[in-house]
Parts: sequence; C-alpha cells; structure tokens
Amino acid sequence: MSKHDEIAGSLIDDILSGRYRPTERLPSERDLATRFDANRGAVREAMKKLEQMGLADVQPGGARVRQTEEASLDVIGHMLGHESLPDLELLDQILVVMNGLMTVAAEQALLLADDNEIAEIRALVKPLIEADLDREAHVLARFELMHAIMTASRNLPLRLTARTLMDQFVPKMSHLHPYTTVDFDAYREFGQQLDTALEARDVLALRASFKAFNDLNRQNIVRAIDAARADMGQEAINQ
Amino acid sequence: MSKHDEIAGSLIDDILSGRYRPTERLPSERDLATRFDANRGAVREAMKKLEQMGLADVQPGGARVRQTEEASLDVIGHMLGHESLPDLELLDQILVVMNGLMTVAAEQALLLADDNEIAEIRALVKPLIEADLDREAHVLARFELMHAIMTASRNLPLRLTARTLMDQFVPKMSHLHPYTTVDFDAYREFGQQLDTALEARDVLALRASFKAFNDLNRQNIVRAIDAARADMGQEAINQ
DNA sequence: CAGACCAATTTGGTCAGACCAATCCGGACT
DNA sequence: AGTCCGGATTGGTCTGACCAAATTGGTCTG
Repeated sequence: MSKHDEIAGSLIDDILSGRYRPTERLPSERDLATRFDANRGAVREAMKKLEQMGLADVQPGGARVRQTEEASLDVIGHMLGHESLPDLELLDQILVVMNGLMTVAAEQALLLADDNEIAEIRALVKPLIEADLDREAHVLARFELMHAIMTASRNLPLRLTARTLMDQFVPKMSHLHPYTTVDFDAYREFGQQLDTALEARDVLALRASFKAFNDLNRQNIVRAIDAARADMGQEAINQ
Repeated sequence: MSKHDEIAGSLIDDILSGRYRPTERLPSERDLATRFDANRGAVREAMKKLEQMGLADVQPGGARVRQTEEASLDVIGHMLGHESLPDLELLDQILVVMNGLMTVAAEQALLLADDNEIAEIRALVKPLIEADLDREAHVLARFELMHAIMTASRNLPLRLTARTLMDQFVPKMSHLHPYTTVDFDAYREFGQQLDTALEARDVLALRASFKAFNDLNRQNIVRAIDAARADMGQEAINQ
C-alpha cells in the first residue's frame, strides 16, 4: 500500500464516519504531511483523490469537506466497509438500483436484439434451469447472463453505470462468500420465467422475472449475513 | 484552465476518438512533458486522471490504453463533445438510463414516503399543471420535482448514480438551451397523470407517467437539436 | 461601534531536478 | 528456436523552492 493511498483511506474514513463535518476545513497539506510523516506530494495525491471522489473541495486557502450527496459513486465501496459485515440496508439500496438497471437493460435488449441475440441470451439462461451446477458455477452463470443482457442493451451509459456499481459491490461480497447458499430451485423457476418472457418478447413478464431475481439475490445476501453473524458469535464464544 | 487539465483533455479526446487504441502504449510521461511543454508533474496529474477515469492502465514500464467498456461513467461527458452538437443516439441512451433511475426512485418513494412527503411532492407537481410558467421556470420546476422524488427514495446509491449522470448531461445541454421549446400542455397532462398516481399510490400509473415524461424530454431535445442544426445551416449560408 | 477595506499570512498550485524500483526489450547463450 | 539476463526505459517518490489565490485579523471610516 503506497503512502498516499494510506493517507487518502484514512481521510476518507474520517469524513464518511463524520469526524470531519461538511463545510469544515481539513488540516493543511503541510500539517497532514507532518502528521502522517509523509511528503507533501503524498498528501497532495491523497487530497486529489478526495477531490475526485467529490468528498472535499480543495482550493488555495484550504480544503473543505463536501456533502456526501455530492460525492461520486465510488464512496459506496468505502461505505460498505473493509473488514466488518456490510450494512444490510445499504446493500438493499444497491440491489434496488442494480435491479432497476438490469430491468432497463433487459427491456432495451428485448427492443433492440434480433432473434439471434435473444437465442444467445436464452442459451445462457438454460444452465440455470437444466444443468446441475455447483455454487461457484451457478454464480458465474448468473454473472454471465447479466453481462450478456447488459451488452445486448447496446447502451454504453447503462453498461458503465451498472459496472461501476458492481465493481463497488462484488469485492465486498468476497468474504461473505463462504456463508452463501443458493436456492437452486427458486433460480430454476426464475430461469423458466425469464426464458418464457424472452421467447414471447413479453415486457411485463420480463419485469416480473427480474423482480423475482432481485428477491432471490437479496435472500442470498440476507442468509449469508445471518450465517456470518452466527459464525462470528460462535467464534467469540470459543475464544 | 490548468496545464494538467489541458493535457488530460487532449489525451482523453485522443483515446475516445481512437487515435490511441486499446492495449496500445501511450508516450512516456517525459515525452509528453516535452510535447506539451510542461512539467512532468503536470503530465503525471493528467495520467492520474486518465487512470481514475479507467481509460488507461499506468504502471512502471509504460501506460496502456484500456477498453472503453471498462471506463468510468465520467467518460460520457467527454463523449458528448465540447463544441459540436451532441450525438442524439448517445443522448437517447442517457435518457433511457435516467428514466429508469427516476422510475425506480419514484417507486421507492411511493413505498417509503409517508403521506406528508407524498403531499410535498404533489405540491411540486402542481406548478406544472396549473401555473403559467415561462420556459426557464418550467425547467427549474421539473428539476425540483425530480430532485424531491430522488430524495424521497431514501436511497443514496440511487441518488449518487442519478446525479453523476445528470452532471455529465446537463452542462452539455446549455448551448442547446436557446433552441429549446416546451410543450406545456403535454407536460400538464403528465403532471396530472403523475399526481393521480401519487394520490392513489398506484405503481403502474406511476410508471406510465414517467414513460410519458421520458418521451416528452426526448422530444424537447430532438426539437432543439433540429432547430440548432437548421440555425447553423442558416449561419453557413449567411457567411 | 459596526462595517468596509486592506495587507500580511497561510494555503494550495506548480515547477525543477534527482533518485529508486518495477518493467521492458534486445542481445547473448544454450 | 527458445530462454535468460542485464542494461535502458518507465513510472513512483521525494526534496525544496517559488507563485498565486484565499483567508484572516487588524485598521480605517462612516
């Protein structure tokens, strides 16, 4: 970990945790440099990062903290935390957005894709219905399906938005992964719903299927977090 | 405009216009510094920006251009262009995403807001129905309404995503503004639809009204671009 | 005494030059 | 022909200095 990353991380955490309040002035770069025992250049790079994340307004005369509402999407990753379990409410909010974007993508795909592309997507749905996948393969298959739908939407802003959100979200799920379980049957039903909707090019059925998809994904996470919490409690007892 | 902004802008345009292709190596920082007659630090800051925009991968040994699909949402603003008229297809895609996000926000608001908040939102719809606004005030009223709905969604990731997209989009509309016209009656109808949907807390009606909203916004832009094109043609003749 | 004004100080912004560490690349060797 | 190694190139970091903008606190004016 480079020096400026360390400094930036510390400052970001301080701001997001409210130790520095909006409109408040941050310490000067020279001051921070001595505090972190670092070069001013390192502090400067850190400030640059704060600025591009929209967390601070840096001008000659001093840097000021901004409102979180004005920040960049990148803050989400930090808000999900590094070590501890992420906040379920925030995860829920992200899932809501992701689901909305996926639904839009699917609708666009239905609108723009030729029969060939639809067939390709349906081919990716098939494994979820028929194949006997293990947990990892199942996750991969779902991601592949989502990616294909995103691509078929032929909408770059949409793809970039979804990927940005995903990139914040997925890494934080990694240490939850051991606790995940998959309700294969439920996903099978979703797969069939989606397949039918695609075949009939039925927008309403498509929306309904993605609603189900979102619910499933949410349940996965809720179960995983519960399991992780229980496990951590167990560890605490064992110690 | 600071030096590193100038350099970054130039490089970004070069990459987005395809003058540097993905996986291709960019010139070295020292090389760029002499080309732009700048300090290496300035070039370095520019490279930093390219990296955070996801347009380049910069490592010891050289910086390489990335795929546009891996870029940050911020590239959209650059793709909309600086002087010339923005590409209608790209604008359409953005509107599709914005509309999707607004719809999700409205649904969440309907789900989470108490009667008071709903009343507040409806109060913001009223001017669009009743008041005799001029063009500027009408635009402002629409923005205010959208902002209120976003806030009522109580979903930070959603708000950040929408705002990021908006921030790319709105500035590019400014020099189209003289050419915009507003179909007040059509918006009045939308307002009534939305108001009814909010009163009844009817999700389907809500969705329908936002679909209409999106169509109206799109028509505004199409008309404005047509008018601008015609005007520029006229200018060319006059010269 | 309140408010406007101004200058000294503080702060960020930029630059130059040097050194380090990771990477790349071409030539030697097998 | 493939592998390996060492020099050259590249980005990463640091130091120290100077510039320009913003802040701040004192001073002057009404």
